[in-house]
Amino acid sequence: MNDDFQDVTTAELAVLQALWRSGTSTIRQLARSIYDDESAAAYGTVQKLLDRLEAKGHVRRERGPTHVFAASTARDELIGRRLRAVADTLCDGSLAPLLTHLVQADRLSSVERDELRALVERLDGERKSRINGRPRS
Amino acid sequence: MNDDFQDVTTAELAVLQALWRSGTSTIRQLARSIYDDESAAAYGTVQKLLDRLEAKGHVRRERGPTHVFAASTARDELIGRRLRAVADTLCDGSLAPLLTHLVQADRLSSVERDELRALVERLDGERKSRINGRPRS
DNA sequence: TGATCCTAAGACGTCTTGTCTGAGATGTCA
DNA sequence: TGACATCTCAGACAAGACGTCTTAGGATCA
Repeated sequence: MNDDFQDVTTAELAVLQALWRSGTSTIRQLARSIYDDESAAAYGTVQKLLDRLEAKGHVRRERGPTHVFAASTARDELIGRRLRAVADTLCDGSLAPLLTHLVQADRLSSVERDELRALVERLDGERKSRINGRPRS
Repeated sequence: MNDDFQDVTTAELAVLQALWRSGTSTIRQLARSIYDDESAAAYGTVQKLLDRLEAKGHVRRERGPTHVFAASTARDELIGRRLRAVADTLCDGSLAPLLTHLVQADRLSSVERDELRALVERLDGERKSRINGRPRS
């Protein structure tokens, strides 16, 4: 498992968020979108951040007259990595404690709790139909 | 809400873990337990880490001829803080996406999923009885 | 042939983190 | 009382991470 995951810093995350929104961007577009500033300074900053993001494997670069960038790590992937990091450092790698913590009273709004219940029921349904109706291939 | 939460670094966490295990410890005991070393160096290191932990509010110090320390932040509290940090930086502060991520297929064992369902049902029961049986004061 | 835009690369200042050291206070005990 | 051990307190320090900015050089185009 290629698990040399390198986390993303605050400034890098800002770039990544912009890419998640836009899908694809040039440095100049990112500089404008993030810093509202196209100066050489802002430009250079964004460029360096993109370099580091690429080195860490979070960004793909399409070379050309002017490079075009896209995120190669989805927000969901990042969430997962961070959750696992919490589990690893604080729960011996098990995810269950995170869940029980999240589900505990008054940490969730009633809306969130409803969503959760729906989610669990849906999962449960899937599992049942997988077991009864369609033996896994 | 006194929400100037300061997170804990790796070395600080080692100290905190030791305190969670022991309940209460002196610097010397911690130096032995963490570094297996009671040299002045190890001693000083542990002391500095405790100072910082105290400044961040994670540790309580009982003064005396020799100070005795205890964790004032529980493991669960720390888990919660970190989860919220993930939610804040990646989910606009909402915890629900973390849940859906955790609950998603093949991240949980079936045992964990059963536990989760039980947990949700229990919560649901509590909520109902709170609403119907005992109007909140 | 300039002007303009791009990339590449590196040089910082600052902050964090982990570690170590020295100075001084306090207690113990022959 | 005086020597000795053991604390605490406070700061110094190196290494690294982070964010920012600058410079150099190459391509493109009117």
